[in-house]
Amino acid sequence: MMRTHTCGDLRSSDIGSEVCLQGWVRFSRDHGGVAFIDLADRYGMTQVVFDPEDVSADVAESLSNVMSTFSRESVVMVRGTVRKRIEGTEDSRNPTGEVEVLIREAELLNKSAIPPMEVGDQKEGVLPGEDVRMKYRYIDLRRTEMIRAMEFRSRFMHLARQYLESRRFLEIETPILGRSTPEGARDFIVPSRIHPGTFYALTQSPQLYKQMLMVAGMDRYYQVARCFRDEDSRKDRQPEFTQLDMEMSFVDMKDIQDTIEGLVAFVWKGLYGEELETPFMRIPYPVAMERYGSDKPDLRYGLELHTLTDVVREAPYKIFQNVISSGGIITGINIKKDIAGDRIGRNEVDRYIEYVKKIGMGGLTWMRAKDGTLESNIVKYFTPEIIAAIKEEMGAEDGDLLFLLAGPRKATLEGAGTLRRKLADDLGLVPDGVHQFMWLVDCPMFEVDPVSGKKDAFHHPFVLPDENYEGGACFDLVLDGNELGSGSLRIHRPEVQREVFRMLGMSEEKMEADFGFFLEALSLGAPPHGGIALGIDRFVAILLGKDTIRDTIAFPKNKMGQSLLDGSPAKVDDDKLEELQIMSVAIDDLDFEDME
RNA sequence: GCCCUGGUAGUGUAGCGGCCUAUCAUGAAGCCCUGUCGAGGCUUCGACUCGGAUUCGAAUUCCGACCAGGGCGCCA
Repeated sequence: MMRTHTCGDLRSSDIGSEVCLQGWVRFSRDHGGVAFIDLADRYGMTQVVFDPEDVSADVAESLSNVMSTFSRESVVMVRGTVRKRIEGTEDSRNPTGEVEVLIREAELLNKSAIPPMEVGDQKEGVLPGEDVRMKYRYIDLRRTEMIRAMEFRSRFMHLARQYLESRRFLEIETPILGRSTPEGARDFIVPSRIHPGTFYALTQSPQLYKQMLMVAGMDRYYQVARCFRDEDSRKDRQPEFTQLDMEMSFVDMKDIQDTIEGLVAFVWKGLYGEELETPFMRIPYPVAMERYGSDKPDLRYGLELHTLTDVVREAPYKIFQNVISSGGIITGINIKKDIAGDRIGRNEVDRYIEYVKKIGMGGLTWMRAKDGTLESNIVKYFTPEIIAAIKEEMGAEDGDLLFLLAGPRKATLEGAGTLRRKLADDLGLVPDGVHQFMWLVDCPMFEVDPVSGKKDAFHHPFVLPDENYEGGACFDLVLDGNELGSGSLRIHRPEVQREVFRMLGMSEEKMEADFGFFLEALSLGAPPHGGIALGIDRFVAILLGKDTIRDTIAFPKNKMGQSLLDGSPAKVDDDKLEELQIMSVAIDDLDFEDME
């Protein structure tokens, strides 16, 4: 027999009706006569009551017997009458709290063993460790917090689809089994049985497929695409993750950005019922680095960086002079008095000095603005003019604390950016529940690795370069200091694509072998096109205020790429390997006696 | 590959050289209880991740392994 209602449905208007509920026994309270069960499902919780005075003695006894088998988290069915709760016993915290179901019939559908973790949300104390939650994820997912996360994510995706469908985008699935390519992250490799010795790669992104869809004239494509990268996890990185992937033909960058702004605003309205302010702020990459020390700045708080290289250029302070003469920079952060600049004591400053050393900086120079001038052990190297210029540049007023970093340009800006985030965290400057979108624009085409000297694509090698092959037609969507995704116009002419490959150091042979099919596609009527991909796990996690994307994924992997739930990855039977003509040389698998 | 943090009953914790036959809560088992809602009361059960070392004595200190998390590298 099917249920007539969920456990979140019943209201005063249902009083008097006969209902059948099915769900999980969350809490039960037996008073030695009258007994209550909180019956729960993902919709809510309904109090069902067994009252021996309301049923005949026979029924009471058999009901009592059945109900004695209703252990915690067992799945049960109850049938009975909805009635108003006794005056004064309503539970205003629960939407179903006006009513209760008087049990007339009950059945144990499936007894639960003793649960390894508790499900009730109101329970005091912290959650079990994540390993327990992952191993028993199906129980963890019964918690309201996880149910809400799944609902939110589902709603988010539904709204996104709704918007894109209304804008004539086609949802098209692209292969997950693809070709391993030399660029980018490490591939997950899948052996081919039919062609022993050859391998598929799980696609890292639908990039090439979606571009070929544009060549095919599909014009507007999107996909909720699962992507796979065999790299180490972080709290915001999983080996498999989901992107909202899009591509459009005959567009410029603004068209793509407009589309995303429209999409995000539509989703926002649907989720929160509020208008989202568009367009988003646009900050050029060099400005973001200079001002925030990051290519994904969090704009929800100040603590902006101030470049002081020119201001202190003439000061006879050896550390600065060495840095400047070797092409480095000086940058500073002003911790204003009103955000605790004057409450950070000497010991705390020392801790920040230790901190910046830990993140690879040489050290931290600091000064206090006091009595109209600056105080510290290094101001003696500064003329009054230089002091005035520093104060001017940093907007320093009495009570402010100034932190200065010096060193090679990029590392120092990034270090200052890291320090900025640390300060914002420590000083509680990051507002709760406030979100700030931003476009990072004017990115370079290539980036040279300072260690290896190797040239790498800043985004990826399919970005349309400018005529000098220096800038790229690419941009990032940033939310609260997190990169949500990268978009770009793509190269649609094969000769340009070849040139970029060449600049990345790819041989003609490799180019033909790995990308020959793609270059050919570009030569057969590829329209100008571009697109973007948004990381859905991250997007949802940020909006829900979660620390980790694992809390927005039903069955995530742990830090070591394992599923604690099903034990993957796991060994496979030898005959399966044999069929694939694969032999493991993992230490554990080698039989050393045989090898002698 | 590297660095950091942590591993105590089913779960969450306290203890951090002898007061440990290890705290508290929750849970589980049993009993009592007719209006609770994280019900309540009483009784009982249940743990120091593993292996070495130091010590008269180790949950506690040290070393290693394993496990979990955070970070660096990596993630075009």
